[in-house]
Formats: sequence, C-alpha cells, structure tokens
Amino acid sequence: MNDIFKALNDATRREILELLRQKDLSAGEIADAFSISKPSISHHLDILRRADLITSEKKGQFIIYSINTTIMEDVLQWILTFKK
Amino acid sequence: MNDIFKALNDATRREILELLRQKDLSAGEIADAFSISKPSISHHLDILRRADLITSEKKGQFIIYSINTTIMEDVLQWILTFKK
DNA sequence: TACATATTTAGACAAATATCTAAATACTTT
DNA sequence: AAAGTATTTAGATATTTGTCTAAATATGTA
Repeated sequence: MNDIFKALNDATRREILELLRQKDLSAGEIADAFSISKPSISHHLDILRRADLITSEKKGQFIIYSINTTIMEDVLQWILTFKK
Repeated sequence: MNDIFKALNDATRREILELLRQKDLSAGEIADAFSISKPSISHHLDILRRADLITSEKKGQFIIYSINTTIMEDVLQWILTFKK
C-alpha cells in the first residue's frame, strides 16, 4: 500500500499511467511523451513496476509496458472506507 | 490533486485520517496516538489541511480536527478512470 | 498577574527523491 | 563481426521530506 501511494505521488508517473490506460507502449514511446531523459523515465517505470501498477514484457529489442488495473482496486477500497 | 497524493504518501498521515474517520480529535489526542513528537504531528496535520483532507476548528484551548471526505471524491474519480 | 496546558513556528539535520550524464547490456541489421 | 537502436544501470547532485529540540503564541486557571 505504501509502495502504491509512493508510486502515485509524482505527476510524471501518474501521466505515464494515463498514457498506458489507453494502450501499451514501449519505454521509448513513453519517454518521447515527456521532456525528461530516458534514464529518468526508466526509473519512474521501475517504481511503477515495483508497485505492481504496470507490467513489462520484452518484445525483441523493445520492452512493452502495460497497465495493471487490478492493483488500483486496493487504492479504491482504501478510499471507499472514507466515503459516506 | 498533487497536494492530495502528496498528503496521502505517508503512513502516519493515512493513519491520522483513519483515526479522524471515526471521530473528531484534538491535535493532542492525535499526537498521543503516535510515538513521534507533537511538532511533527502538527506538521502532518498542516499538510493534510493544506490538501483539504481535514479541517480544523479552534475550541477554546484546543484545536479540533475533522476529516473532509468530500475531497476523497477527487481521488476516487481519478482511480475510477482506470477501473475496467 | 503568574503559571500551566495546548498547539504551532522556527531552525537544523539526516534520509529519500528526481534528475542528469556516462557507461553497460541486449537485440537487430548490414 | 561491426555498427546502430533500445533500454537500463551506475554514480553524482540538488531538492524535498520527516523528524527533532527549543522557542513562541494562545487559552485557561489559581
């Protein structure tokens, strides 16, 4: 739970999730969407992956990232305990 | 939105919200629930208040904190865009 | 008014974080 | 095999963050 909130506590990472919500993307494609260096994006992807918010799969020369929405369920449940 | 995720990105602050979910508490009562100093708790309360996750009201010598669940709605909506 | 209680503000410090450049690794193509 | 492309790892650095102690502010009570 700590890892998830930590991962979500960064605007760049939240934007990465919003991109991946639409479709799977390679690390390079993700990096192209931002004006920060590829190593920095790689680091963000690592944090998201550790939190299980995304998964990665090697496709030849590329590494394709996908969102894992099931983990969002945990956050959802936590938030829901406050509603009402 | 950034402020909210920032506020939620700390186990102590999330526990404070869980306490306040049950009932309003004074700053001192909140501090008593943790083993960190009162100034540190005061700082956490400030961050939660800035994020609008809690409100405070002076009652004589005490400051009573209450949870503001309406702000949780924003997080909820953000999370929900990822479900399904 | 003087003292006690409740809370915050100020200032310092160590740990964590986001970023960068340079180098390493892995795959593809010529 | 050599060169090019994609991505990560390593190491450095500046900023942010969580915590502390000491002091300040505000309220209540003797």
